[in-house]
Amino acid sequence: MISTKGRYALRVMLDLAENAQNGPVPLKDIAERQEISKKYLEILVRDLVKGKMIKGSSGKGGGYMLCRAPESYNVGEIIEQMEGPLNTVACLAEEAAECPRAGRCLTLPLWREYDNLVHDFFYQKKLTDLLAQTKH
Amino acid sequence: MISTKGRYALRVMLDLAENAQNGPVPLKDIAERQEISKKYLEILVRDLVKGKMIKGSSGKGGGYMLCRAPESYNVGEIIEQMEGPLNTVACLAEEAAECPRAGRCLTLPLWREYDNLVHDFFYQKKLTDLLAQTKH
DNA sequence: GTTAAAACCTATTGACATAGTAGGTAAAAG
DNA sequence: CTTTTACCTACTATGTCAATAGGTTTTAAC
Repeated sequence: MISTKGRYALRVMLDLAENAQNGPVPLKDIAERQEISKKYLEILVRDLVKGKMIKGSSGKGGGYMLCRAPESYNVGEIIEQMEGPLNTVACLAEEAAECPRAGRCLTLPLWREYDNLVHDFFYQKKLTDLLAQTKH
Repeated sequence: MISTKGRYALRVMLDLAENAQNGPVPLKDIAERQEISKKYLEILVRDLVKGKMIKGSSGKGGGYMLCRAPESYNVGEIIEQMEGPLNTVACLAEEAAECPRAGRCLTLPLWREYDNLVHDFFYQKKLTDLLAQTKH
């Protein structure tokens, strides 16, 4: 299940993409537009900064900006930045030890197929694909 | 993320399908073959019985059996029986109140598309699709 | 009818994640 | 030098996950 961290962060990224023309976007404005507590957004935004997806500038006239062109972001990398690797099943996690039953497990191929499906879905979606819905 | 409940339950169902020829299958045997604690399996199996996916018979010579033909089960209904509705995103949950931002939310269509993708994937997979892998 | 094998039932627990809140400090522009 | 903004540390309530523990009931076989 995609958590609020990932969902809200995606909305922040979209908000930044939409409001970039006037320079840095203050978090206060994002919080108001998105109707999300500014305090909570601070946490999410910190993770995005750490992951070099956005950058912040302090002081009056400060705020946040995207680091790259909007069309270069995909949804998968944003979600993974917030929630960690997009693992759908514990067996397939990077940290997981190789399961001793892997060779004879009837369900493993299913999980692999599912994992690929989800991964591809989110990595093929660009940030701008979501933006495009408004301007038809 | 698919939890052990769903994953183990699916293995139980496959085990039952594979070992049905000798009458009811005791949980003890399933626990040994699948290398899962019998005590934990009891919980999972109870949910499967409640959902009328399998039935149990007590006493000597007892055990569990599938309620229907193996090919009539799909993976989605098994997982949902164990983990509740296959919701990928809180916004779309049945219990969730209609979001006041639904009309102008740029991310909602994405979540809907994702939710459909996951749902269709699991509901199209039959139990026998997983079994087929062995007997080639 | 007694025994043994099986299902069935209730309760509890430790660990972790989620979704926040609270209360500050540092930087920078005017 | 004041205001606006980002940035930082800590805490907390709630819930879920993945089990474990310790029983009772049913039923076939002897």
